[in-house]
Amino acid sequence: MATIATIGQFEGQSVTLRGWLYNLRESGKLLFPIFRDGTGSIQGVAHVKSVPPEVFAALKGLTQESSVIVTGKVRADQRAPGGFELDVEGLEVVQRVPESAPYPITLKEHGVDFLMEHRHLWLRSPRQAAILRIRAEIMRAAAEYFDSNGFIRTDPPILTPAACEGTSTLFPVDYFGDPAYLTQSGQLYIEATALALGKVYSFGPTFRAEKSKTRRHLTEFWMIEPEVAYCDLDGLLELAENFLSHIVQSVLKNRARELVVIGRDRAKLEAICPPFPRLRYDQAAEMLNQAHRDGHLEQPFEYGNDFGSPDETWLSSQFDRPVMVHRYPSDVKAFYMEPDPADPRYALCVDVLAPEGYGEIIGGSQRVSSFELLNARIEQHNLPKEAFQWYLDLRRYGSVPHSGFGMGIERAVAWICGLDHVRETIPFARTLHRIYP
RNA sequence: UCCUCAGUAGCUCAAUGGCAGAGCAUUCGGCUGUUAACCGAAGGGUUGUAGGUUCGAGUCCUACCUGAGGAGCCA
Repeated sequence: MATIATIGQFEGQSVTLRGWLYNLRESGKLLFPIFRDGTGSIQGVAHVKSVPPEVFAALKGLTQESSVIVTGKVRADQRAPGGFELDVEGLEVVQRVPESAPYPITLKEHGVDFLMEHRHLWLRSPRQAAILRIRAEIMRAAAEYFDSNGFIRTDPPILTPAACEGTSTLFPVDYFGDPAYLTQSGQLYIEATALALGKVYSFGPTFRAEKSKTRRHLTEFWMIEPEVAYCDLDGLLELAENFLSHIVQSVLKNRARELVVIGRDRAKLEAICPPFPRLRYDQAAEMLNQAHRDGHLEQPFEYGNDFGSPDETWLSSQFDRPVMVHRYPSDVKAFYMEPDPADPRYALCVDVLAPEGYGEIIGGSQRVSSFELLNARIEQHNLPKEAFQWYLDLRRYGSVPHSGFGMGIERAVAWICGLDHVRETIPFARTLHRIYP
């Protein structure tokens, strides 16, 4: 069965394509229908004298996005964007879109709100389809990297009992009369599976009820999280840079056509290979201070704080590959992060900031392995002790140094595709103000 | 939660406080190489909602609704 993506193999032959009418240009007795089949699009040519009358009649005036089965001869043509055209021989209209209710998304420009309201149809546009193909490749390559490096996929539960890090960012659900929540991270659970299986990863949806309203936030997003027993922070940094490089190189290799469709600069992606620059928090802070003095940043950076969004954007635009910022002050980071033995005021943690201003796509750390310290941290943070007994068990029975990180798929897709908003990186984005369609 | 901006034809947008407009889409007509095709014509409006100011409000004021951009927080 011929597809448009592989049409070149059928030059000179008659093929049948099953798809949709993307657009139709008419010039008197000559028709130029553009067909799409999910793999790409191709222009057909039909002259009144060269096709059967009933085929010409069916094609003339045919409406955008009508579903069709078309047969025609494949012909190389330099004028065609894809290199080939289809001389139409036969046409079966599967469903004709009525003129009274034409396809709402025209080839002209539309606003964001309108497009998101019609997301179920917007997905058909060449650009959106290409992005989803790249997303699929990123997810495939990410899983492939772990699968081929001795990791076992162990997915944590999506329904979780009373909260880990405060309930304000969690979506509550009714669990047979008891309160439960949609997971905001599988990390604690895969620490357990890592101590059972050594090297593990999880891959699934994650939910945050944060009222964030920016180009990098979704309330429902996909996260891939590796967790490795007997791995320290240095080992984690190495894992992160090899992992990201594998994904980017896979996209370059397997989604070259799609990168052209969305107009992504390949050179920017070809630069993504180890080693990635490493920056201590203190060094990054000094860079931000200098940037402020030079007038690149409006707000001065306050040492000891976490980086703000503009800080991250500026930092990540200073490098041609992801920059790994490590050893933040413990005070601004999560309770489960191991203090640096060289200076316990700092945590053995890392944020990976994607280049070109994309900012954080990975957050990770070495985990606290001492029972006493973890227990004390849980008390300090006023966390419900009972809920963490199983987590403390991991430190009671054969505790080891272990590390892991989480990567937000949508942020990675936005960066690799060069998009300005994560809402285009997932088929149906869930944002603060949108849950339709 | 806070700050800023926007809401007018199916879509994208115009309209100094003074007759509601254009392009695209739709319909009709024309065109044998078009690339968001083009040319001619027609139909298409409770200007987000509710009040107010005014001789007169799409335009000014108040409240609300909806959405967008950003901050905080995060992947």
